[in-house]
Amino acid sequence: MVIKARSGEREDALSRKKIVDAAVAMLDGGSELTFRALAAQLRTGPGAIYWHVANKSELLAAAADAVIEDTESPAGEPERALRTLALEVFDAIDAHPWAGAQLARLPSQPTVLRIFERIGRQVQALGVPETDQFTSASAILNYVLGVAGQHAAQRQSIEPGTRRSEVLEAASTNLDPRVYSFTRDVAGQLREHDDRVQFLAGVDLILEGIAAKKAKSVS
Amino acid sequence: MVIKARSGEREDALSRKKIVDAAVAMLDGGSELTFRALAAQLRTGPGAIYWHVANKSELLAAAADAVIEDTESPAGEPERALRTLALEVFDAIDAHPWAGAQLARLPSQPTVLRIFERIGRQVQALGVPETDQFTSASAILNYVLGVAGQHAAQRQSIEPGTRRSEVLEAASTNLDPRVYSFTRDVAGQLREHDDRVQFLAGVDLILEGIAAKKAKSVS
DNA sequence: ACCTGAACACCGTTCAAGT
DNA sequence: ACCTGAACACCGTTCAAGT
Repeated sequence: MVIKARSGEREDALSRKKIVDAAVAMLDGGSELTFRALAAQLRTGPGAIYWHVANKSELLAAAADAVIEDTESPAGEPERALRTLALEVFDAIDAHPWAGAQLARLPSQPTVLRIFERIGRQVQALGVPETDQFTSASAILNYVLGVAGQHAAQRQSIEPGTRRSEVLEAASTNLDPRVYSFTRDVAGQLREHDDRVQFLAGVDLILEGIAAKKAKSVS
Repeated sequence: MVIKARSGEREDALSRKKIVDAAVAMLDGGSELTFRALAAQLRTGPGAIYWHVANKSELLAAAADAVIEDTESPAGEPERALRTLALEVFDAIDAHPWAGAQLARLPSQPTVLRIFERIGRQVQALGVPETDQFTSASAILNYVLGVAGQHAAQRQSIEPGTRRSEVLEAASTNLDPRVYSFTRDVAGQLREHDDRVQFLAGVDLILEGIAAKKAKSVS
């Protein structure tokens, strides 16, 4: 008598996880996510996917969720923890640009709430007065997601290999110097800058603002 | 002999401007932008639009450009000017949520460069040391675009009339209090908050950070 | 319960043909 | 030079029919 494998163990059985994983692989591979292509890779018809996933929007959200993992927030100094947190998000989006676009678009996603929560706890640990906690955490989150969106768009629109600074510099060279004097001025500085370092400097700026406001409210 | 009107004066003549205007009207009306629907409204075939516009992406960019106007940056105190600038962008996106999504997605758009330039000039006027100018202007821009994207997504996904705070509060009530302690804590504060005020408070936070950093580098 | 795949109602874009 | 609209190559989603 043959013992039937439980469906969870059958290698060819479809599952939500298997679908999401395949979607992530497809998006990471640079292809557009399509139910037909996804179905073909999973060796089914497109209709089969709908048994496990409500629609494309939900699948995209689940894929982004899968890729921005809860890495344990490091203990210790809250300012250091916030920087680490921000860099983790930056690196995850750098590795999966499509997820960045997704986060910037669907702010009520569980992923975003999770990031917000982790930021907020460190803001509390920082000793920010209660009235300013929401504003402070929001500012950091918005900055992170803003950069995420930008970075994602840049990564997706530029041939891989070229650096963002090169593009910005090239673009700024063609600008009317009278109208875009500032942009042209700083474009030169871009050459030695690194997106990641730049991103972190912005986080530090916001942290400095939080510290300054805290100092004021205490006195 | 009949004098032929120049094509620019013919009422029914198609033009890039007329197409972009119709696209803006459609998007503001809450409909999805479609070449077929757009053509129908302009009483042509979809192919006609391609004579004036390269593709949908360009049309979307042009529509966003048309809606985020260069209102003259106010002279005077640079900190005040930056706040006004930020609020102008916020209000424009509040009025045209689809444009917010567009800006967050296509950072190399002329519109974004223009905003960046205007921010940068005020940062210079603020007396920020040269090395920090790019970082400071980027932080503000990223914050503004980040909020823009969030706000746009929220406005598009929520039934008009309901306030964002209500949604966030309702969502947070269903969260596991152990996992989302911070979010639940601040969700209560949301009731009396206003997105616009909240947005401005974040801008002030960054401005405070810039001021603090400047003070440090001087001493 | 889960899968299949044809069918429906759309898309953006192209292009021969017209004026 | 500019417009027309049929046609091409796709989409997401549904659903009767199968197992």
